[in-house]
Amino acid sequence: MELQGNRRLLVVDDDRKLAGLIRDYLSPLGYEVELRHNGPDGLAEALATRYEAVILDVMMPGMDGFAVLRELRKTSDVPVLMLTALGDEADRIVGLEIGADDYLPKTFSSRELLARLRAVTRRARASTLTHPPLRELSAGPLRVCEETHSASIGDTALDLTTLEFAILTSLLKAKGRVKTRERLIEEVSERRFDVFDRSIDVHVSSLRKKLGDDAKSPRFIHTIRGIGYSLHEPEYPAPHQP
Amino acid sequence: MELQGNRRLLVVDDDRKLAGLIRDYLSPLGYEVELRHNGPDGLAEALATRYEAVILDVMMPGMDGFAVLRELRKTSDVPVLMLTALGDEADRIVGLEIGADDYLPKTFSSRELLARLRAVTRRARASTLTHPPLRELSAGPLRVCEETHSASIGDTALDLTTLEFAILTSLLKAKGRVKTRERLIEEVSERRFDVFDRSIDVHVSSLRKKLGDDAKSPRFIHTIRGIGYSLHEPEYPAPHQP
DNA sequence: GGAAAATGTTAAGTTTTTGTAAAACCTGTG
DNA sequence: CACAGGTTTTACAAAAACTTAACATTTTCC
Repeated sequence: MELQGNRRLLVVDDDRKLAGLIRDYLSPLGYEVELRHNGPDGLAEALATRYEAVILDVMMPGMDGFAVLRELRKTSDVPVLMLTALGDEADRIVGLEIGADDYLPKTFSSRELLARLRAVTRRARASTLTHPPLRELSAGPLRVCEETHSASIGDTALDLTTLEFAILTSLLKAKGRVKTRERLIEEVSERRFDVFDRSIDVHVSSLRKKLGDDAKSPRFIHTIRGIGYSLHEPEYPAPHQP
Repeated sequence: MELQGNRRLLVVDDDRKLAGLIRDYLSPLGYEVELRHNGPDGLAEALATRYEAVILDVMMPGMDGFAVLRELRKTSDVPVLMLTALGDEADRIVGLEIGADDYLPKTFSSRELLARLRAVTRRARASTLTHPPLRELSAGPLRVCEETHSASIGDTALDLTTLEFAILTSLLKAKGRVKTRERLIEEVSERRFDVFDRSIDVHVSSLRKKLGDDAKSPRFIHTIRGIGYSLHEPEYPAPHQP
């Protein structure tokens, strides 16, 4: 039950008739199809806009499909379907090698076009969307993920309040650098800092408690007297980068 | 348009077929792919050359991927993609904990490989921008970093108080030049100097003690009688005024 | 050499800063 | 409107750091 808002496709083919035909097939199915009729234009368009897939003719005068694909693959992961002459095994191999996702004989049927298109986009989604590399911050056994708003030590999850989480994240992002109380409080809440403001201390205190961060074992959060706090991996007593 | 000259990758995998496959995927896309087929060779190569990223198999006879990674992370920040058996969550957690940047199931598609590779190198680039290398002051074996508020001699950390740290930093910034007691105290604290103020002497004394700075060996901190103090690298004898 | 001046060192005594528990205060919610 | 979770204030305890004072040591200069 994919609710497909606007599925944008790009067709790059110097054969305007064929390109038009593809558009005619797909438009009624809810695709928004853009056409380009030479390599450079197609490449520029593919780089400029986020498409769900690109259908790319191999044989074009000037910059051919392989050249376009090679350029495109330097920065883009968009699924690419290559249009090749029927049964040209060699083309197919080359195409797959430089990053095509599938190929389509020029004599395709509407059904085949649709099937391959779907296969290609499904695979793309399966690989990158189901496990997008999670952006995790970590220091030793401590891990924090901003996207999921979760934090854990080893494999036990931490139940943090908004501010505790924000403080932890802020310290973690600074990785070893000292954050002044002032910067911390202003980064983490709306309030302005004044010298007698102790609220940061209170949050740090309860954060430490939840981290099991006591003076005995090597700590995560260090107090820099007169300045603020910093966070290190507990292993390293002397934080120095070469 | 990013023109990234030679994108050098290292693949460490005892499975020569898989390693070869990765190279075959990536070479046509402009990557220069180096292969190693066991842990120690891979580690040596990763340390010897600057790669854009390392793809590292977890399961290898002898030195496994985790061991390699642990060693590697002692001195290198190169992005590392771990190859794990499909969906092995445990491996993934361990890997991320010891400093892997992402993981890749062994059943990856070329697209997924490429996508994760890109994500990893992009992040690495971004993080060098947000975490510029720490700047430090030094004199011989003595190093001080204001950003982390840490100081060390050789590789033993020094535990300094706020004022000791400030004095040390101030002297270090004026490396070789004399600082009067007056300037020192006023730079380092809020108090106004008066002639009978001995507090600087006390701080310098305890600072010296922590530096292991005694009259026997060449000292860091030199007393300039009637004027103040200066700091030199211990190798150099104190200069005399002409 | 020896007294005066300057600096080194140590150990209180004081002040500042931080840790933390608990009360007060908000702010949505059932 | 009471409640619950979260945040800030308050208040006091504890720790750490700073200054002072007192005495020791070194340097200077006659």
